[in-house]
Amino acid sequence: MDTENVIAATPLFQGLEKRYQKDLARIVIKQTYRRGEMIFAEGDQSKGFYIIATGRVKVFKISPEGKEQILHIFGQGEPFGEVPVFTGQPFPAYAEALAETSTLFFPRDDFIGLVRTEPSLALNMLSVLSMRLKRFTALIEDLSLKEVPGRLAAYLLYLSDRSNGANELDLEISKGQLASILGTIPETLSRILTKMTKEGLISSDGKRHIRIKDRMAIEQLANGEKRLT
Amino acid sequence: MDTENVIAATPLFQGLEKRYQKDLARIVIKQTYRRGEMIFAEGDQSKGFYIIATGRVKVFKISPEGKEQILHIFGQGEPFGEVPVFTGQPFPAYAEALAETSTLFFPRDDFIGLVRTEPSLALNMLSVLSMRLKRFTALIEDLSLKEVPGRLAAYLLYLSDRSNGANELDLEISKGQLASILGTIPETLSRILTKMTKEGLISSDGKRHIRIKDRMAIEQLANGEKRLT
DNA sequence: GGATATCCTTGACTTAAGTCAAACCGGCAT
DNA sequence: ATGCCGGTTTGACTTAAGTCAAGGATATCC
Repeated sequence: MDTENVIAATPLFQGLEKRYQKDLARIVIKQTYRRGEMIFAEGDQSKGFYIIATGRVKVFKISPEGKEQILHIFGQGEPFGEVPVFTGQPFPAYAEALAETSTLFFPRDDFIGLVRTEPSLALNMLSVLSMRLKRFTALIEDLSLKEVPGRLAAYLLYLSDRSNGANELDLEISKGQLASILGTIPETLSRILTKMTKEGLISSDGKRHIRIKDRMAIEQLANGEKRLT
Repeated sequence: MDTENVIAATPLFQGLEKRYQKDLARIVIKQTYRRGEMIFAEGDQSKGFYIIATGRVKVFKISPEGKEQILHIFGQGEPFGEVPVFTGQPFPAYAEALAETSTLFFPRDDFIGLVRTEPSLALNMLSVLSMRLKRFTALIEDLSLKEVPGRLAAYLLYLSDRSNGANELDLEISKGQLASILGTIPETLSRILTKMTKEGLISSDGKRHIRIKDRMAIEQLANGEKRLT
């Protein structure tokens, strides 16, 4: 997919006139990363932000002991690394490609120039950041107020919503990555999946496939109205 | 303080021409809340956002069992409740006045109209949201990757930084509120403060006053390089 | 200024989740 | 096939932090 098509298909740039999309295309720099490659590190100085053309990227924090907390996994058409563009400060987290990934890089100064002349672009970006704040709010709530089974239940429901309420879910990531999203470790996640299976809430065939069998119970778990025994 | 002076003193509106500040003053609605009064609830439909003229407001999540996680405590000149302005969705958290508080309320549609005509306002708001994302990132890191003593240590250093590195700290909030900021409960916080005092890291005279005695050790604690015994 | 309510601390106990270590499993390459 | 190698599961154990309950300290109000 060429640059202009990627831009045209990106939610951040919806509602912009064709000529602004052309201006955007003019400032981007294409980049590619291999699976496992670091895109930026916490503390790095930022020169701009990224949009994913193809591939997947995880943005995460890591503790001195090596425990990792994933903040977000980004896919096609999603922007990431925007925070330093507007704060002028270094990146507050790490970003790493989860697969072969190609990105469009938008240099800070050029992009801010466009924001100044195109209010819709500013409002779209405000919307993106606001959605992200909302997600972070939910993550904070999960980490602070829910136990791991509740977080997992909420995550399964989130996946289900993304596929229009389907009961057949594709994890798309390894269990280890999922544990890191939920703020726990693989062993704990594994035990909880086993429990949920034994209690008939889910069943799991393939490695990365889960079927919701008792949605009601999973909702109660996610809302803290029920616990695993 | 009258509306125009509050606006002129608000970081969000810095760098705006006088006439835009006047436009802003024209759209605001003044409101006052008593200590303990709810300003908005999670799930409420939003009609705009707020700036604090005087007083203090906590924004928080609460679990079914009543445990509370404070996301942010806002003071004079700070905006809050902006997320739904740009997402169009309901408030993702609760807001309550911690003291007698007066606010300026900016209706959504009027404000967005001004954002469309004044790019500096858009960029200032992008900066505010980005700073908040950064803070949330740090909170997520604390909750997921640090133990409570480390979170407390990080908070003490944060307070110290705010007063130019002073070792004499004023908590400004109750221990219960502090516990809620740190994602724990008053009992646990109390025990940890006792331990830190016994190990000579801090001393505590008045209720809401703490003196840093061993900054080095507190920094190590915050970075996970050291633990309380 | 004494009574009442709220906040804070302490103790004994429980528990969710982490650590460490070992076994298991399914692909992939040799 | 055979053997290696992530990723995953399971078991035994440890531990940080929560719960429950009581007592102490402060602040606040009439």
